[in-house]
Amino acid sequence: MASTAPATAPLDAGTPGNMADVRRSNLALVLGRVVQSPAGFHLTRAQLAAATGLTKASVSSIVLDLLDAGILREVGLSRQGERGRPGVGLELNPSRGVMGMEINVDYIAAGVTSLSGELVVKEVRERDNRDSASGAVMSALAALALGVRQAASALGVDVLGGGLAVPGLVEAGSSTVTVAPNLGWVDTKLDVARLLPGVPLGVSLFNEANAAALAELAHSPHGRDFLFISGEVGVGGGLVLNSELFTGPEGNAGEVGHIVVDPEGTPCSCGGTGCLETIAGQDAIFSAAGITVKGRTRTESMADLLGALAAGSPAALTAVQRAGRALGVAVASASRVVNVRAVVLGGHFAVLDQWLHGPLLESLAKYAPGALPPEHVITSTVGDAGALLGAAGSVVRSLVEAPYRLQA
Amino acid sequence: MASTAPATAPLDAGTPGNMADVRRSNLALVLGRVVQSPAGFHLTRAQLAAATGLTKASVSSIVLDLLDAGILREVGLSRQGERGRPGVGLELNPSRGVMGMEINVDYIAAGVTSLSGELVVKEVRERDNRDSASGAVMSALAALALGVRQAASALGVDVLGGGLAVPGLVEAGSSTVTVAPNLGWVDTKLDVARLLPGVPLGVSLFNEANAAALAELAHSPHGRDFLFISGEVGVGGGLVLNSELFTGPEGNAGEVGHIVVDPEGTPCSCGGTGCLETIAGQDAIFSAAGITVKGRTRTESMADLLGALAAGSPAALTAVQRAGRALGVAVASASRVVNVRAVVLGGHFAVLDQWLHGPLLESLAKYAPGALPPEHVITSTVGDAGALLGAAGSVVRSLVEAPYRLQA
DNA sequence: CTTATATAGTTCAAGCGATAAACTAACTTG
DNA sequence: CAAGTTAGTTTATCGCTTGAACTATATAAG
Repeated sequence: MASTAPATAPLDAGTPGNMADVRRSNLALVLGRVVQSPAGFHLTRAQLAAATGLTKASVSSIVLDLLDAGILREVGLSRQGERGRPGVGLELNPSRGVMGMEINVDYIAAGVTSLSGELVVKEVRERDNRDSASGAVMSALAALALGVRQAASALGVDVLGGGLAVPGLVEAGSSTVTVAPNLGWVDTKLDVARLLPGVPLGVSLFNEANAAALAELAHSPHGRDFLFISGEVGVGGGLVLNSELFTGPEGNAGEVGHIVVDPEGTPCSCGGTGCLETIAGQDAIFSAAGITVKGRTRTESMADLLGALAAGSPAALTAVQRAGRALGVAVASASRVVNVRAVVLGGHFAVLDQWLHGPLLESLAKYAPGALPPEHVITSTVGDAGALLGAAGSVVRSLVEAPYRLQA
Repeated sequence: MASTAPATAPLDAGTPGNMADVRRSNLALVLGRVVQSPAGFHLTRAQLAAATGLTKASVSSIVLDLLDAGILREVGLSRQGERGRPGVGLELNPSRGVMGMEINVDYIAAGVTSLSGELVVKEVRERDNRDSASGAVMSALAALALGVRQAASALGVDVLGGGLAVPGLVEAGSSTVTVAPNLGWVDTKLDVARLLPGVPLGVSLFNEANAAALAELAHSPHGRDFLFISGEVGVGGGLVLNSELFTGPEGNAGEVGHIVVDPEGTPCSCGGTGCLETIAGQDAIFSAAGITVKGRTRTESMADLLGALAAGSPAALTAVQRAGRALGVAVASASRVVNVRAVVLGGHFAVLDQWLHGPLLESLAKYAPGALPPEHVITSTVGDAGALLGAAGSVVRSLVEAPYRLQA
């Protein structure tokens, strides 16, 4: 598994630049190449110099810093059997890792990946978090994270930092959840730091769909610009522009679940009317398909729906096709606003793809012909673990952008 | 009149950084402050050092470069009457200017502003460009631009570069018009360089609404993030994020005219269905209001519409209110995708504001309550000249971001 | 009128990072 | 084993920011 795509750190606009910024930028450039390189393939200093455009002298100096910081490791010789002195292979230090954590409606999870993105340990604990106080959930997660961290440590992997994904709106760059409807949280400040006491890179907070979008980016066959749409109880979204997660000035860009797809439609939990979620969210589909939700888990209800679809139930087929058409309208509108080049479907949209896909493309062709090629509408390549992996990968991204943070 | 807001140039991600980049960044930082400062107020080196965080020594060196390049000029002493040695005021060299040009359906225009954004000369020539070959239009514009350039020169203003605004989609960073429906152009490559032969900063091409959005930014009471929506024959848009025009990977982001506002609606010229433009474009409003278009200029038709509205014509009122509600739906959807914090209405939307405003806000409250405060929906502060001024201002922006280009 | 004080701007040595060229190291080929 | 080839380090140089010292020019106080 590859890791998150890197983005070298630019000089901060609005603040003076000095030579330390140049160093940071070039450090990020070199480290980014290493992170990008395929697993098992070890770049040498000379190859890094050629790839980045830096001189060999600069790369040597930069690599020295990264070795000192324990981020990189030398690994044997490469290029054996060819002429000339063989280079020394470099790889991300496998004894350093990052943790991804997730709070969802009916479970909490924590997992550690290496810096190159390979999953080392993962644990999921079922837990009904609906209307649970955030403090109680965080305590349970802290306990889970401690266990996973110790398990990773036993395997020789030291955790440098973590990311937490929650199903709700997150204020940009803060640790406050503005609103998480399915958890019943409003303006909830989370003490994320206590999940991983003492880690040098800290813990950051993400919206679930945004984190999953980052995970898609890491495995990206879809390039640097795409819209990830995740079907859960609600409909979430993550917008990736130029290989960066775009969250907007207030942190809630990419919320495609509340694009208006039917002005004559029904009220939405957000207070709006005719939002995508009122047609394509899980509750909406189950209800339109005549699937029982009460007293059953979501997994069971989804199994019922798949059974009904396989059996050719007209109600189920109609419900899913309607969701597909609504998705088409939403994608049409979104693609006008930000010129998205690809759409990645996750959550139940991936599961239902064989029934959704046709109506979605038809609807997209009707409302925004030529906006994006049909083959650029694809399903998730990461799957369920997306939010967890994306949250973990975000720590690697921040490490690449500011490698110096480890050396302090 | 203030000029475009500056944005300091970051190091290019993906390329090695060196000390020249630091210089460029700091040059942009200093020059940006000068551009931002209110007209008539002259910053000194010491004030620039305090404002930017650079040392006095660095600022002195940077200012020297900018003086040598002829971008800045020293102007008398400031801070008289206070203790201590008075500073030397600095201002943008008033003998340097930039040209804005515009090709529209029924006219061409060219104007020169100083680097600080004051209009020095402007000329508009009526000309029916509908289905006119691009070469012929460009020849006419080149002649007009030559005259305006000479007039500016006679007033002591030397033109450094130019921007051209056209009513059509522009491929990002190129000089190709992908499609301009009202001009009848498709995939048209424009030889923009010949409009201003020999200028050091060249000539760049913009979509009309995008250029107008840049002009709004310069006069911005709306902050760093807003969506500009321009009502013309079509409905154009310009998206400003973090004080930068956001055009998307292919250059056609912000095209709010083709957001789906009525899935049951009528076909659009773009091939889609129920786009905003089919309800809020000029033709749609005139037609719904029963206003004659054939054989009349757009100005005359608009006067008729305003007359009908003043007279209380139900058809006219209904048509405009419907357009307002459609705008509300489009803004609701757009604000979910990119989290816009303000909306600026231009073109006929500004003219019709007193009838549009209420329905727009009602509709926005219905479809996206709380997405943005009502007082953040405002009308253009620049007016008709927006595209021209924005195109000119874009040259100042590029000068700020890469001041070295003049010194070569 | 002289001296103290305050502020603006320049000069100079130091530090740091990238660069290019020379150099050392380690391997393959003939 | 010598020649050729590629990897990586060393060294001198350049450019830019910084901080401190210094010069320049004003007002305020005695």
